[in-house]
Amino acid sequence: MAGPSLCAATTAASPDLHKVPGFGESKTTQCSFSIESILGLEQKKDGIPAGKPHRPWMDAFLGDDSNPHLQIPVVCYENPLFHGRSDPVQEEKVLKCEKYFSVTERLSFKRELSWYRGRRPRTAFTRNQIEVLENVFKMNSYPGIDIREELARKLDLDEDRIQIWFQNRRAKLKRSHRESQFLMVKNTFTSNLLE
Amino acid sequence: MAGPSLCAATTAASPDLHKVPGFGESKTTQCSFSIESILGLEQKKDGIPAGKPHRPWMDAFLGDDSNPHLQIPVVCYENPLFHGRSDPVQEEKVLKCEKYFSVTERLSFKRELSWYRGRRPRTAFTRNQIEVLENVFKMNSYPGIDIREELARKLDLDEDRIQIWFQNRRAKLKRSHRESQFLMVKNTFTSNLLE
DNA sequence: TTTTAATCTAATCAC
DNA sequence: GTGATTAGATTAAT
Repeated sequence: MAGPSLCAATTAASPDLHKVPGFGESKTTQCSFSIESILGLEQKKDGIPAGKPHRPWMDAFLGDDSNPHLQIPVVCYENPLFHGRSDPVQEEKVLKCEKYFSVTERLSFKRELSWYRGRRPRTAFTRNQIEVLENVFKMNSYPGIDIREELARKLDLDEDRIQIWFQNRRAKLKRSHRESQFLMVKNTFTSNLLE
Repeated sequence: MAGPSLCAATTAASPDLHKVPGFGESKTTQCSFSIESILGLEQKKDGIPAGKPHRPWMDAFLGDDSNPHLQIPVVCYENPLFHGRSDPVQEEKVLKCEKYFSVTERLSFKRELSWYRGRRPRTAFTRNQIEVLENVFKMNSYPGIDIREELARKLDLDEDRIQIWFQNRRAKLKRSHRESQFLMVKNTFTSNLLE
């Protein structure tokens, strides 16, 4: 069969969503995604216990505004006022999805959220990688794309990991500066008291 | 010769910095970087005219505080108060580097800055890639690492391009919501005036 | 000129 | 403690 292909597995969790509208409809490239994959429902290959599917998308249904990571709107319609080109059929299906889960289910999902949030596994840099990164940081704490790419190549890391490392390293430096300034002020204050 | 290796090219721009202290000194991995590479002085292979070397790191010497991208401190020492482990020899070399350039040179570099700022070349997504990303976004605007990796694989993009795309897409959605809300308020206001 | 990819900070999460 | 993610502001390529 030529033309659009679509993997749609029927599960108890998504009986109404057998299709992702508009998916794989391009003329140039064949692209298929399962609903489970898009919503993060796919079972992990290993390391994840049965009965604990990956459901970070459930964030949308929890209604906890105190935590920025819990007020995530999974489904964001194009606003008809400004972007009035959204398909009503798509919206209807999505709304059905949104309403499908009971309050009890939402609460149980909320408990599961802390269990896994769909993050990239934490990268464990080697001592050598850290050493090189620190030395480069001393010379240039804002490396451009070419330096980052070179580092990535030589340290066998993704360029994005390098980028994030420098962002966090700059934050750390700024924090230590703030802390030392605070200590300086505090020490001056204490010294003045003892005079 | 076994042990630490270091590429240090002698150029007119860096006569005092023939070594990056601490570089390539790891026991486990051989890693060498040239000063030019670290500071972004290396000539691009192609596509960049002669006399226009890639110098995003010159940002540090320009002293324009109005632009956050022009107040970049290339050299950030460890604060001795809290992180008093920095090598004074290293610091001295780095200071020499920082002072090496004349005001005239700084000004000419400032002109070159607008020409190139060391960014990743702008990714031009294909229509098909955008279509798929938009459709996934409708279902889940916060895809976890596995969905992003799957998208990256199927769309032949880096995972971090996907990540950035979703970040920008969420910002766009939020912006459009703000704009439509503003329009709504404005229309209500106008209607009330006409009553 | 407009749109949006890329970069940054700051705060926070989570291992 | 630090790698990862987010919002938000801004820059800059198209």
